[in-house]
Amino acid sequence: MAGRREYGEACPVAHSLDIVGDRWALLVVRELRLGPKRFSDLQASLPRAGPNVLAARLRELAETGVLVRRRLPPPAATPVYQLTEWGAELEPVFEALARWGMRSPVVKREGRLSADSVMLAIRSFFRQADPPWSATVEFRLDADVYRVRVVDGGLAELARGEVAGQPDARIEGDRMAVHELIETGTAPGNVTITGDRDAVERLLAAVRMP
Amino acid sequence: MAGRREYGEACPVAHSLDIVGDRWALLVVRELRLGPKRFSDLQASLPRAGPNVLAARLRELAETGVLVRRRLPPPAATPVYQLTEWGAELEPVFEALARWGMRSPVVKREGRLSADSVMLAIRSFFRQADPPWSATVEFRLDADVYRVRVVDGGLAELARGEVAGQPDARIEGDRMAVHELIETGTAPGNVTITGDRDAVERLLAAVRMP
DNA sequence: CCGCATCCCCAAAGATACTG
DNA sequence: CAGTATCTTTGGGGATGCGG
Repeated sequence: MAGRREYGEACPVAHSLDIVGDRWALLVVRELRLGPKRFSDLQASLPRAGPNVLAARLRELAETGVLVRRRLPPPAATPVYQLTEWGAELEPVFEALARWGMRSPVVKREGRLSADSVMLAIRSFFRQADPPWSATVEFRLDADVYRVRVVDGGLAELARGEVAGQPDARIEGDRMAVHELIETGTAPGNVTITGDRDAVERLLAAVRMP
Repeated sequence: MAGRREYGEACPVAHSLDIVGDRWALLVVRELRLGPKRFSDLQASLPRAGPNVLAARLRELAETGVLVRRRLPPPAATPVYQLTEWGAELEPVFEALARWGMRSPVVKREGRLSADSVMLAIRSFFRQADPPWSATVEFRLDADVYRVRVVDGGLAELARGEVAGQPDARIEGDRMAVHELIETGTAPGNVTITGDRDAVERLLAAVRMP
């Protein structure tokens, strides 16, 4: 990131790439889109990254103001990494990259997938529906729990953690199975859907991809 | 780009980065956004890239279908590199990266700038205006000539080459000076504006940046 | 000339082990 | 758990050369 390694252009695109163009940088940011994480969470999400590279990216991204390293209040004083407001504004970049990558002639479906990635597909490909509808759905991907809230046809919330109260429906399964459900719209055998199946149908219909 | 160098994820963002995430790759694509170029043109636009890296990126981007290497019809049988339709669909990615980079807390205005980059700022930051208006403006950045056509308040064309016929206005100067004009809205001494100055004013007003 | 291929060198990424 | 230390590997920067 430093000195000769920068592009040295005044172009805003080049400037962005100076900041998030390094290897693993954007994927680190992706893993923080749904909320702060600890170092080991990031390592688990990006197992091919290596702790030194991960630490380097986190330091650089903190220096450039994309994220901050915070300490949770005691007693759980473990450090977490969290996007700054500006870092969170990378959202349109992810949107654009996700849509472009999805249209790739060389469609790549192999490879692993973090739990966050599976859920983020919902954010990237959600389409406002009419007539409007509302629902709250909880996803349980093994140990990772997410809540999705649709209000008036729009995606109001997509975050880590359980639904406060009772969800309209709950979807459970392993990452890859839920991913297949979201991508194809039909549930493989190892996915369990409980509650309002209509809500789930509408949600899946809203996430149709190109 | 090959094998272990890929992220190995099924995430569409990671897949995009496998294709255009390598160093210089997106800047090469940027230099082709306004039309095909020869190898030496690209070298001149990206002087810090080095011919080997440039050749490698071009080969890889051709393999993945982002661009094609074509031969112009004789007698000018020089090979040019041109974005494919899918490659041209990276436009929203550039838009997002440009807007994000422009909001950077560490605003970077130093560094060089290709002629195409200067003009592309118009595309990235153009805002539909009401009331609608129309105009054709020609830019002459040293040897590089561009035409900009606004129709009904929308950016109808931004391309390399002269205006067919007579432009409403013409802007001449060196790259950096025209860049300053576009960024600040006021013309430095070494920029010459001829023709309909109102058209130029409206164009500059439509490119106000965040 | 223009379009690369080759060579050398260094800095960044990968892998693994280890420590506060 | 949260990183650092160390070593190896690899890709990129820079110069130069060569064929069409």
